[in-house]
Amino acid sequence: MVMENPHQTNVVKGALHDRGLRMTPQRISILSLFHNSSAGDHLSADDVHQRLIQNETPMSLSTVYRTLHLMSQMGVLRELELAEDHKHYELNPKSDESHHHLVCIRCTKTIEFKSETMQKVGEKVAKGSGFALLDCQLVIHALCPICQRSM
Amino acid sequence: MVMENPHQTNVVKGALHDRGLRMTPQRISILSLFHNSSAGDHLSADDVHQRLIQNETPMSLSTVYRTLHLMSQMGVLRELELAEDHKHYELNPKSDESHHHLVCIRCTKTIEFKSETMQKVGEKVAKGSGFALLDCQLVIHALCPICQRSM
DNA sequence: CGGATACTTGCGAATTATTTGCAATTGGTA
DNA sequence: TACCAATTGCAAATAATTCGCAAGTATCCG
Repeated sequence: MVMENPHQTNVVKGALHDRGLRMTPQRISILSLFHNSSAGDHLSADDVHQRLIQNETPMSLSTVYRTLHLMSQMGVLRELELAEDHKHYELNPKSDESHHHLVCIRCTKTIEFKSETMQKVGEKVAKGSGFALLDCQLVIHALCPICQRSM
Repeated sequence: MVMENPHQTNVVKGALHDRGLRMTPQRISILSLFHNSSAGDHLSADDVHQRLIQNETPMSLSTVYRTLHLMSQMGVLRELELAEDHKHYELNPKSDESHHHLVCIRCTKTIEFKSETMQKVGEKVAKGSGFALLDCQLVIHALCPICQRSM
């Protein structure tokens, strides 16, 4: 079932307006999609495109790319670089729900884990250099037990 | 000046042999290049290729890509996903020298910082799932002071 | 409410980084 | 020293992503 989460949509709309940008049906659809996807889903641009088609809200792949990029720049989405050769996106979690990734570089199996200290380190480091924090992620590259055996 | 760092080269050679692979002049050149580059250099495949040409040890770009990939899989190099649209590589630091990156997503300005706890978290998490740790990096995406102003 | 003015979209073509197939070469071992 | 599998170089192929531009549309303004 598709919900639209009007609150979050309005927050984003305000942020768009602050930059002279607009809220559009396409942007709403993409935001809804992320709000309605399950935690732990790491969607590629193509995944998003496919799901939109299934949702009966198709749009061009270019628009998907443009929107994902914009939402990442605004801190609404989080861009993940896992083991595969393309980017993945998820909602940028609030600091107290932030999680991180342990990735097998061989089979790309990915495990999420939480670490409260991480976000604090990120905030402190960013602030220390006058940067405005958008996202903070610990990525651990490793070999999973199965891939260790098959070497 | 180019040094060859025979010790590290031999360590890698042994690791290659364990996998039935070989040490070649090309692989030696790339390793030397990294040993002789300054800390904080984050080299792209193309950067490496260009420097090899200047070093009078040119090789094909494919070989550069293949070698960077192999060395990353072996834990000799570390693959960085910073703000640009291509990967960067550096020597994989020993755990006590490990560092992390604060990146401006707009102008790609990058600041390195150390955090001893990070590596420990990585080791603990990996071990907890039976994974063999290769690399552990905290990436902080943010806006630098200058880019914050120009929005 | 209607028109003007950016901002957006869709499309297809272009670009960029990276990978791959294959023939020729070569490191390391017997 | 000869052999064989690993490696290289080259050029062509892929995959992901971006871009140019004409058409569409959200918002502002009167």
